[in-house]
Amino acid sequence: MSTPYKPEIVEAKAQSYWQKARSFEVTEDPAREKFYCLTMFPYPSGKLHMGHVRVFTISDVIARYQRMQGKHVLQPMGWDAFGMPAENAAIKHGVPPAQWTYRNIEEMRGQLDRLGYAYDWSREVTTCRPEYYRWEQWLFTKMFEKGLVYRKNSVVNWDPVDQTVLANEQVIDGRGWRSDALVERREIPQWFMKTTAYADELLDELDRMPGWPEPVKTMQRNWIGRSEGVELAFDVEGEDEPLTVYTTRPDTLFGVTYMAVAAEHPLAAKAAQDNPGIAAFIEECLQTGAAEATLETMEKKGMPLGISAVHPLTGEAVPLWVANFVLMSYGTGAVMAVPGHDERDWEFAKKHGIEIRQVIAPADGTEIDIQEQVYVDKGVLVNSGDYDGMDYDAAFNAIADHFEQSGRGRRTVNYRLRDWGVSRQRYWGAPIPIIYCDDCDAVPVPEEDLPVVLPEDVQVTGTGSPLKDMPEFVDVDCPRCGKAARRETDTFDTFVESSWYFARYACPDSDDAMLDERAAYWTPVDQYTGGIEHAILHLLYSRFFQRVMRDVGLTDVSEPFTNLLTQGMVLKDGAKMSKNKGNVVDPQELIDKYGADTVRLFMMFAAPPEQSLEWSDDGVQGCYRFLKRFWHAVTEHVDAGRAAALDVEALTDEQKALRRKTHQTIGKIGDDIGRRSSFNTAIAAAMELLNAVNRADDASEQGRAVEREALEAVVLMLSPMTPHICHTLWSALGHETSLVDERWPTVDDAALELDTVELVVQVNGKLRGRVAVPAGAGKDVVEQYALADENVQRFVAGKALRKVIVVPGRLVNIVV
RNA sequence: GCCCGGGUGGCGGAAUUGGUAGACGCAGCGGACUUAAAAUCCGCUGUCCGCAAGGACGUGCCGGUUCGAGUCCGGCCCCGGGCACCA
Repeated sequence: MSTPYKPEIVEAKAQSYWQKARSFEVTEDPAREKFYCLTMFPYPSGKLHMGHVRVFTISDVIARYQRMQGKHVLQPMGWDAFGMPAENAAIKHGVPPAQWTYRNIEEMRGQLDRLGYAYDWSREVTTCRPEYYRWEQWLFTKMFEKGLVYRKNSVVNWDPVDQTVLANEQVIDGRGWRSDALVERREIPQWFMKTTAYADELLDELDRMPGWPEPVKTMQRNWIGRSEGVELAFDVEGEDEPLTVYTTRPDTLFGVTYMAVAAEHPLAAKAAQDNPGIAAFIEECLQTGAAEATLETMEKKGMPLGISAVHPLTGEAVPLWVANFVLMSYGTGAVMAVPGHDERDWEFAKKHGIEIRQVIAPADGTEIDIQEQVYVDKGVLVNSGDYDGMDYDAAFNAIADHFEQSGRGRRTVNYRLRDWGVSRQRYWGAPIPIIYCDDCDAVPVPEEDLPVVLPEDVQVTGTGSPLKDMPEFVDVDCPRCGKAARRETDTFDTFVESSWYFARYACPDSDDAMLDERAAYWTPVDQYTGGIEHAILHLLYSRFFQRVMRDVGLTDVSEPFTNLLTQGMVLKDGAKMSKNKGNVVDPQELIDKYGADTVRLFMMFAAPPEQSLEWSDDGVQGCYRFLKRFWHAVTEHVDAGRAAALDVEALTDEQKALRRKTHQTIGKIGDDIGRRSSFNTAIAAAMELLNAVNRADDASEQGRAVEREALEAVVLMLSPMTPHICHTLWSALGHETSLVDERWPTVDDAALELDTVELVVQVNGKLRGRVAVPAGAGKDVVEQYALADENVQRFVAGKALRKVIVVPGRLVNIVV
């Protein structure tokens, strides 16, 4: 009887081996091909949750697989340590955010080690440490010098009761989460990074990134939202300055029957001065959160301003409105409205009784009734004076030319992408390195004074930043003129830290520079893995930061992540597992009960990585059972004594079949992990092979030799998923060397050869039989075999053969 | 509202380039072992008809292309993610 499978012993032994041997610590080795395998680093929220286990396991499987391919693999880990939860915990429990954060990091690091991840801990990065954030402060001052940052007023959610700025997440149904007060939009001065300066490059490069999933690239393209349009000037009665609008549809210009400006637009403010109704409406518009989803889903409302613009081509008076759906932050904060050919304008016009005019007709001549149904497609111009009959392109160019010649407009490119507002009115973040001086304005902190260290011993109350009440932090001398000045108390958006940490892992201890020559060896990241929820913001900001680092001369790399895997959420009861929703399953309990290998195996087996994984406690047990079967299969094989050397010439048909299965499986699992990232099917294939071994039950000399080959292959191929049990079984199989240094098994093509293949026979596309035909048989031979099948004859007999389709190696379809 | 995904047995999922729908696992049922239970092992398991051989139906809904559609096209429905201050 073989020894029972005891995961806690097996796992402790393997982990202590890796630790003693420093198996995963790597230094630069130009002679070897590097592979930088990275996971989006976690926020240290307290304990690991299932989403963490999923993403870290995916990455660990890839890292271990690539190592077995002979690559020099770096897999680091660190902490995205700034953020709101630490402040919330501080408010709730009175613990300073720093203390809470460091304690969580200790806890979670222990959990990660218990899961057996192959991390190089010597490179650990923690973003709330001054030695880390000093470098983003430094880069910010470089960006300041290059004109890549600027300060302007920008909208925030303001809680009028708590007198504090709220995150979008803290706005629930338009009210502050703690105060329940109606949230207001308020403008305050904030720092911005010019992401739009890189818009074209960020967009164009997506076409040359084959290693990224198509949906993510599409989302980024749409987010950047490059559009080519025209800016047109409309004179406004009683105004010296014309009103400029941006449109991508100048071909619909003759259909303009009103115009609308945003609530924050100067023309709206002016009209409000002597019209209390408009003033009240604008007030109402501002009494809502700043999130785009809120603005887009709310009821479309507007009010006439009582003034008109002049249509630049017809001279007609076009009434001006203020509307809550016009965004001040996109284009010029004003739109020309064409109800006939824009969905939203159409609904608005219907509601307010504004004229709807058809100026575009379908190119195929179909009659439409614009009063009944909006028509948004491109077509042929009608009711448009000299432009009648032109198609979209011709009209676009003719109208754009006309306006450019008269100086009343110009072709322009617009982006949906906005510059990145990085100011946060919060304590637990990296201080923005700026000093405000009455004489010198905003002055960046000089390099020799960096880092601006965030005081960690503070009392957090939830109403504004405690930094404002700390004279020792705020009161400083102006670095330029020496006069008394004030330090900026806003901190960086935490996305700033996560936009460059991947490069810092290459040289986490570098004291003289943000990045040193080691980054040239390790970057870019070869494989980046993380949640699909980061498909836009984090990944786009990182691509932006990488380019900024390039343009200040720190690196030659433009794209930070060569290959990207976006794993789906871990859901419970149909919703994302998160602390907020209180539906978190604690992985620790499962690790205690079944061991890390079972948990890792289940996470990889339960769903393909890119899809969401609906958690259920069932199934973990099944993975545990499989590992027990696996353990017994190998230990019983070993207990039966040393197997004879394999002699491929001496194999029976059954032995050949098992050996074929072994080598088919080696091919499949390598392809599944290496090319397809399809870990669930890789595991299924390993299970199938093990089932075949158990079924074979062949105690003959060559039977045991074939069995040993299969078992060794399974041990090697499962080791990325379940490294601990495989570590032990590998040495049980008599190997002196450690599994972690082994190579991936190779396929013996000779083992794959087949004498006959089974084909499926269809009649008119319906399955009617199966036939075995000699491998490599021609179409005629295959056809004969197919027609000879008894059941096939029942459906073919007496009917005329119209066509026979042969798909080699797969099927025959007889059409009668 | 806009952008991106997803929908296949009782459940998680497989089907990689348009070619056998349901691999692998869970749950269930039957059996072996056991005083018993657990564990383990063996068999069955999409629905319907049939003693069987076999047949009909079947991948969210409606329609189309094709010798052949889970896969491609058009139109819907539902669920998930993102929407710039959650990370």
